[in-house]
Amino acid sequence: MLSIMHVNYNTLRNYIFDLMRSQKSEEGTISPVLKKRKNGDFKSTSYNEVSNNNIGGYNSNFERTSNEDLCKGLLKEDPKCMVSQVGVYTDPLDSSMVVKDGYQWRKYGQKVTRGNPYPRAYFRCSFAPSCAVKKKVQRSLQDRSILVATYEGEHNHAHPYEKVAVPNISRNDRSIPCSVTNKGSAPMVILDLTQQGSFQPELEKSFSEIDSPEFQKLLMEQMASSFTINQCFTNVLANAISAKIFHVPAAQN
DNA sequence: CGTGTTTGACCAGCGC
DNA sequence: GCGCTGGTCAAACACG
Repeated sequence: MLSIMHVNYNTLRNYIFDLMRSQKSEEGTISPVLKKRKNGDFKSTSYNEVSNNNIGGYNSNFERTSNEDLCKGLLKEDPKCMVSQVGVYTDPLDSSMVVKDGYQWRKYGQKVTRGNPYPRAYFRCSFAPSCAVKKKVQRSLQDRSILVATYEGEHNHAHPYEKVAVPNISRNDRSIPCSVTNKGSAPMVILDLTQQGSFQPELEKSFSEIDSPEFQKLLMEQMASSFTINQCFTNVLANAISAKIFHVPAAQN
């Protein structure tokens, strides 16, 4: 399960970076994605395709903002300083403000902000001052099980776990276990770290065996069993199938 | 002793 | 100018 989560994390990270690069390349113009949204065609956007993949039966409590709000949010982004938001499901009882993204962070402050009873923690990349990336972490007001991490800037060094050998997964793979919401100033990706455990560096060694057929087989069995064990997932799947059936013309039944 | 965290103080920006 | 707020600093502290 840790392997799956790690693979998904890397895939998702690359996906987000690609997304942000493509938005930057638009040079201030509204991207085709947003143009589509302007036309109200939410279902055809790549954001929505990802957002349909809710995590382990979880559904985000965030409401999708209007198209106009989304455009404002994206346009507010500082072109010189890439800002991204990531929501991570954690144990609501866990008071630690740790979002395990693989990088090493040094906490330099904590504040209680207006409108949110949960404190906001400020982190700097441990490679500072050579790496000026900052991170703000605050528990979501809407769903206290979500930690919202706001990243400012881009790391100018390699990811600490980038050397880990993982299978290649197409970036168009729609099985990314995440959801994307548009609440706030920028689209936010929500990952679930509660059900699959969290990434532990000490387990890094085991990833080197991930390409072996034995491991792949075990992985498939684990995935299959986790799907059948997860009652919420089977319920959602059943609902989706039945909904599909009801929309199919009678001739095909 | 080195490193990381905590937390009150301080500063800058903003609205009135 | 004043007060509020978010962000940062830095001394004190904890921990291995």
